[in-house]
Amino acid sequence: MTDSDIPDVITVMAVDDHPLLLDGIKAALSEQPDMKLIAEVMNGRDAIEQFRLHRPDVTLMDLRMPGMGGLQTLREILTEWPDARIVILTTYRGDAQVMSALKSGARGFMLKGMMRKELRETIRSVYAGRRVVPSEIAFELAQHAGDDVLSPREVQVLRELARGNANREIAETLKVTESTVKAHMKSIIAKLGAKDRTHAVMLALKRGILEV
Amino acid sequence: MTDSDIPDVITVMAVDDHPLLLDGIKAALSEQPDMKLIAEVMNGRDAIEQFRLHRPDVTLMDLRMPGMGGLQTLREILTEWPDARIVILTTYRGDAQVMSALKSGARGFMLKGMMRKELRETIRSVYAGRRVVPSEIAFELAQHAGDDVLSPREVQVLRELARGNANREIAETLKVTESTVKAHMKSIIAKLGAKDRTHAVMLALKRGILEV
DNA sequence: GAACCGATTGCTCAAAAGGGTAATGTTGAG
DNA sequence: CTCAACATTACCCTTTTGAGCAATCGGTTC
Repeated sequence: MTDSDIPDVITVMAVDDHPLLLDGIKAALSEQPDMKLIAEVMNGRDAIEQFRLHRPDVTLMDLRMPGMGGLQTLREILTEWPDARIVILTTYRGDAQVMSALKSGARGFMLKGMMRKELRETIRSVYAGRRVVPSEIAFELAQHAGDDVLSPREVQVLRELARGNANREIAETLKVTESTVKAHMKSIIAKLGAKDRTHAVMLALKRGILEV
Repeated sequence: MTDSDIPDVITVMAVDDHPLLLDGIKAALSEQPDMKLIAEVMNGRDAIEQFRLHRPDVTLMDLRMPGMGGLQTLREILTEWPDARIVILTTYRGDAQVMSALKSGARGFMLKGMMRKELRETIRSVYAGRRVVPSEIAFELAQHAGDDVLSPREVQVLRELARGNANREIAETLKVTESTVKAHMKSIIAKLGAKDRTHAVMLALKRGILEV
């Protein structure tokens, strides 16, 4: 608080497999004297390596990337550097991923549809220690706040279901009886509020529990 | 052909609802003396308006946008200006959209994961009158080249199916008997090579016939 | 220890799905 | 005009789903 009228320069790393988007981020930050994009990488492996080298103040990270996904990368970085301030960059489809990222320690979210100004504000807020969740995402999260969460086993059944397997086939794969699968299926349909198994798969996709 | 050693300047319009991506495109083109980004818009409506005003040599267009989708926009522009050179900009999921865009007259495709260099090469190629389809997309197209195409009615049934409706409910909605729906369903499952209705929905999603 | 949840299995029974086959009318392409 | 594809309907018959009910077992929490 003594001689710090001089603003800090916020160092930023961006992780996204779309080069053009990285360029857009670079352009948005280059206009800002108090921000500096010190690393741009396109996958999780490099993200961890660059984090180790540069310790960026704020990291912008895409959730879906080839190889190690964004969630996994986020967790690994936070395990090693619990204070890392990571903002999830997403086009947004569903809340399961978002919820997981929040629980894993993400400090905020950025929709790719956002403007430069909002991007910069998000970075400043997160740097200042705040959490930032855009209202669109907050709204969706609230939408399913009270919902029952699918158990890992249920997600497993759901995954097999989406691959076109009948109850009996799922039972074989998971080495349980068909009765068990049917019990899980009933639970899945109830928890998701679906009308039948097909609907359950659609709802799971919408909520980001499954991927196409 | 007389005094035209001076290279043409290729005028480009970009249509995408992600401002950061537009910035990235702008950055990629600004380095090029022979290209000029003369319009950046974020929806189909504006795209048509700006096309009318500027007649860009090449138009880069995202397929999925709020409001009027990219396909619809592409068709409207090509109806009015059949010589428009439009390149589809996509993150890529499935081939149905891509195939439709090609049939509708798109001159090429650009994956959002592409590099600046490839973007510029694509623009130059398309400007020169060539069609450009990245090998990743060409491969996928070939994958389903011989497949039967779903009839409009079948797609309608599929859509209802994905909304969680049973055969009887679909029949009511479409004002036909359940027998008819079952017949369509059999055809859908056969054409997609699915194991059952749930699998059919998943495959339709993968191929871009349906959206989540 | 009680209460609870998740995973497991069993049973019954009605409803829905799906495979086979066949027939009719319409329409657009050759 | 003919042929093929589409849309429509029907009937039969087997398999699969899904709802309801009940029970056991192993953790975790309070």
